[in-house]
Amino acid sequence: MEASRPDTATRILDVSERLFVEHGFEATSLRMITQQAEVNLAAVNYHFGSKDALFEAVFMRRLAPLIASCLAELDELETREEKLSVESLVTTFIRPCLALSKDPARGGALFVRLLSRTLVENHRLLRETISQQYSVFVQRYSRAFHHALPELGVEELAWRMHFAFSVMFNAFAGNDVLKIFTRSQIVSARDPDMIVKYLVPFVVAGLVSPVEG
Amino acid sequence: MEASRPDTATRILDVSERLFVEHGFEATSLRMITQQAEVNLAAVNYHFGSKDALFEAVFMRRLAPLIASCLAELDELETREEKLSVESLVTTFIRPCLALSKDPARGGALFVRLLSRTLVENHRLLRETISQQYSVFVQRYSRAFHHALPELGVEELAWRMHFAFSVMFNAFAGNDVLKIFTRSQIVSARDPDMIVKYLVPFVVAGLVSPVEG
DNA sequence: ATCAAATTAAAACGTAAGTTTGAAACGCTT
DNA sequence: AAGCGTTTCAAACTTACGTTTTAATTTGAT
Repeated sequence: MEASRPDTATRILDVSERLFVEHGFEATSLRMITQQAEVNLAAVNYHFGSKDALFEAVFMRRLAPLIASCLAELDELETREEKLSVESLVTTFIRPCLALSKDPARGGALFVRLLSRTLVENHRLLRETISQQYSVFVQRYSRAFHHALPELGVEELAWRMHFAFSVMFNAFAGNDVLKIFTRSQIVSARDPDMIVKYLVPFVVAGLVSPVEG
Repeated sequence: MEASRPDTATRILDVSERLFVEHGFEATSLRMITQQAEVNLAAVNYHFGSKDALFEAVFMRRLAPLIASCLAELDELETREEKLSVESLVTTFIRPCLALSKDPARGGALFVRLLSRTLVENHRLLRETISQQYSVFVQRYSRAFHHALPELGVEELAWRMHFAFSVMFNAFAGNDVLKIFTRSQIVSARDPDMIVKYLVPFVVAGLVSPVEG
């Protein structure tokens, strides 16, 4: 058996990830975190230095592998196929997201939700650190989509990618705008595979739709 | 000239709207609000009762007219046309959002951003109050889209509407996922008309795409 | 002009936040 | 077993928060 409870720093990261998603950064206190992680209050500042640094640690633990997975899928696809289909390109992004969502050991869909929270909260972390480290991500996808959709101008392509990644992110994050206005949660009954079944056709259709005269 | 500075309650609402968007509910203190609004600290509790009630006032001031505009557009369209096109349906939602975004007197695009923040922050307000008052909004659009897209099953339609409103909301809110990874802000150079030019075709294409075998 | 109500103002209250401190406990090498 | 760096712990510190209180001031009708 030996469930072997993780060490202090890891327990803090796990609990923080969940609480930051549930309540947001500001509304999550170190006392909430340390209580649920069953560690001493001072442990956060000892292991991470500050609450801000803790957030960065929580965030980076998931982001780096996710980005790496997407780029690996992209590499693999580009060596395998000569001409890339839009659907296969979309899938290189969706598959790692899906794998993450289904893996409880990596927090499941928590990180995608954290990412969307962090995005709308416009954290300093995103504006400064990440945009520098992972700009290659957008560059790679921009080039790949440009090859798959050569008839689109750069502006049109940028917008369509913007919309496509927007709907994909929010689908995995479970941000259901319509659930605001209705209690029925049909859509949000969250089987990740179900999401993909409907998500991919929608996104691909938007990406490949003919340009207007 | 007579710019006639608004009364205390209105100044509090205006400043709060901006600060809640910029920093979120928790990270916005009453002292920040009252300082920038140039009113006394106690004025918030006097006029609104509490910080929570203030948030609700800020939110409702914009939401109710926006919903009403959408439903009015929908009414007008349904009396004018017999068979509704998907594009015209999408436009009944986009046009009020666009008008709001371009009207500084109503806070411009601030409210859409506030709405998206409130959504991912999963406020009690959205779960309890609004879902009851405005469930008619979803019902009306669901029925209208069902008539425009009768070949879609209820589940497929629910998902497509979910995706469609998701991308529309986030487009107006300026939630650009890709800007996380790159400093170039081409897409987010926010001319609302530009958004619509590319947004409508994308959304319509996703909605009307043929169902898979 | 007067008086009551509505509003503004300054100050304080109690609480909870992030952080720091210094000692105790632990783990490991010698 | 002794020593030492690492980790844990309880407690306190400083600061800022939302809210309340009480008095001063303004407003509007008579």
